[in-house]
Amino acid sequence: MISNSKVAYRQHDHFRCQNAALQQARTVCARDKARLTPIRETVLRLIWQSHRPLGAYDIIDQLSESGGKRVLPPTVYRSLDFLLNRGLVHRLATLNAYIGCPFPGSVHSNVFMVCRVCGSAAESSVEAINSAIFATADRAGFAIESQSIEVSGLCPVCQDAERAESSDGAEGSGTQQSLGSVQESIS
Amino acid sequence: MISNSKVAYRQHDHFRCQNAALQQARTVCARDKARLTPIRETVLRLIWQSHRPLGAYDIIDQLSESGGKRVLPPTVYRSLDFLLNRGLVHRLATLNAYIGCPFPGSVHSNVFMVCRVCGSAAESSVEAINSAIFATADRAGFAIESQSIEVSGLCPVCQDAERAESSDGAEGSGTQQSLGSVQESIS
DNA sequence: ATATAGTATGTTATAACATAACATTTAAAT
DNA sequence: ATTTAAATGTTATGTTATAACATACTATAT
Repeated sequence: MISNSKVAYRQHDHFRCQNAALQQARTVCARDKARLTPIRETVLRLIWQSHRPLGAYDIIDQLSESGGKRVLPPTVYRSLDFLLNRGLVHRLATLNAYIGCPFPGSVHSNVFMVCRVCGSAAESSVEAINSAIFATADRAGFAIESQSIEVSGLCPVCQDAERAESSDGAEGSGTQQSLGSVQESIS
Repeated sequence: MISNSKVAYRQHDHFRCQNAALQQARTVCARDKARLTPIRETVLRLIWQSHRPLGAYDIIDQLSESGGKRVLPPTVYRSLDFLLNRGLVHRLATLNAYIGCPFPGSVHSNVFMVCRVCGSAAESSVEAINSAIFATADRAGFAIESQSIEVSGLCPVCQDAERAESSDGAEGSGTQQSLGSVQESIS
């Protein structure tokens, strides 16, 4: 089992996460003789800077601000394709959003736990899920090439907030916010 | 384990599937005191008639042809919401497409096996996957409300076709086609 | 150093998917 | 029959993603 949920739901040193991810990306690209160009690196950094999955048009906006001139969709989608192909980011199909992969080497089924309230997305790579899915596919004669496993619900932080609200007489402020999109992996 | 893969990849009496699904929908709606209006029923039937997941705009086009006058997006999206809320259809996030649910009563994790070549989508509802995913969420303290489990790859029919092609000297014709989106459930 | 081939980026346009907001019609409940 | 709620119609627009072609950059071989 590999998971970032321990870190995902707690305050942590996010600069360390970002730097570790960038370093890992450089290693992967060097190994593949692929070029981590300035645009690609900036896109990856923006994704890692965010505490939750980032939409392509959010990336376009941020990249446009940082660079001075307007960046257009194909530029960002190309960078995303590059990063996706190397396993450096994931696309969350249920959100149409992108998130950094904390353990790009992993080959297991990656489960994303997406909080309906705060938008955080924690990732776990779990062998038991992996084998259950492959067994299911085998029985059907289906050959798996890629997977998308996303669950939606409430993260621990937002569960606490919800409990606090319902014991209060007060209405929900809607301001609770947990962290998502973390940069460290835990075995 | 419930699955439609036995039927999904074989020629079968699709009219029986469609009729069974419509009958089941009527039962569910009667139970919920919900109205299966003509539009909603037609949308459900169109989805079931298709051998693969259907996009919302495909439904709009087909509904427009069948009814004579042009149907607009909100009409179809409303019907889809209605059917989704009652578990009569699923949305496949990785395809932005909709498919009939062959076993709307099931509460397990539903895995969709989407063929990259022919577009078929077989569904399995598997307890082992369900428990592995809930155990993972528990460890993270995450409360699951809904799930999206989709794997992409090659269905048995397209695997056979691919093998046949590579043993031929011939180029692939690209004409193989399996069935998808089936209407019977198997325990 | 220079040609060239391949890769990356810029640019224009549009395709594909989805919803907000408000008007009208239809069905159900009294 | 009147009221109420649900469903549908209509206009407009928001959001996500890609096709197609032009230009610029990088590395390699000469």
